[in-house]
Amino acid sequence: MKNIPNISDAEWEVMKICWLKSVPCTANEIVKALEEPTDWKPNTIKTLIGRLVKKGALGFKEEGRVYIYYPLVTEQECIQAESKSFLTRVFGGALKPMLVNFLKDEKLSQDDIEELKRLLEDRKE
Amino acid sequence: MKNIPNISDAEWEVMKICWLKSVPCTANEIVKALEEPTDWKPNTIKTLIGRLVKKGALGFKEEGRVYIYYPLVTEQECIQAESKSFLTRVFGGALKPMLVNFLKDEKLSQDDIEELKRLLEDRKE
DNA sequence: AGTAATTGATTACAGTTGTAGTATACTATC
DNA sequence: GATAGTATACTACAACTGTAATCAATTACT
Repeated sequence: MKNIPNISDAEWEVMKICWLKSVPCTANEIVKALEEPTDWKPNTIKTLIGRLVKKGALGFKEEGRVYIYYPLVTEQECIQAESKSFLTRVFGGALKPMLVNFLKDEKLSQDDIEELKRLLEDRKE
Repeated sequence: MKNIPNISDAEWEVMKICWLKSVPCTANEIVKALEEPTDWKPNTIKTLIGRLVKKGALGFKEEGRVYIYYPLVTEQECIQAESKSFLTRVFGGALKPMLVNFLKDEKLSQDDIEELKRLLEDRKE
């Protein structure tokens, strides 16, 4: 199985943009997408992109005088990897206590609860 | 609300020991408890303890010529803080998608599923 | 052609983390 | 009292992070 590089908080934001866009995108498009919500300077975002490339999370090809970036790892893979590391660190790897903890969260609506219940229902037998 | 310091992976292991023991413990007790499962050198563990003290996660009092350490933050608080940061980073703060992701995990036993369902049941209305 | 703007590359710099070694101070033993 | 063992404190150092500034190469405009 491919091994997923560690992706830091800030880098994760960049990845999210790349995953969102179905099409590979230029550094500038990424910068544009992140400048508003994050207040990061363009250089900061370029640095993050560079680090992601070095880590093997993003690939790129030259298109004329610009680079076009695209993810080399899928969002699912990264979510799985992050989830596992979180689970291990905080809950010693035990899935159920973690779920119990989150299912108690007040922010779940009745609808959410219904849906989650259905999901569990489907898993039975 | 008290603000919970950031606790790194390695530090978390130290905290877990302190939370486990109901009684404040000496550096040596912590070292003993961690040496076997982690292969960390005593000095490494001392460093982690020192950092946790500086961060305000552990307190200590001198007892004769030794220090007795005890947690200044509860496991629950830290779990909440970590969970929130994980949720924000990986799932953009959306609780339900996160739960959906984990509820799909194959490692859940039928019993677990039953229990989780009951938990949700109790949350209804 | 010279100058300005753009794009990617390199460098910066402090704080955190993992992983210890060394120094210092105190205690207990010979 | 000198010496050896302990406990804590200080120092080390590289990798990773957050956050950029500067440099260099290429393109575009005047």
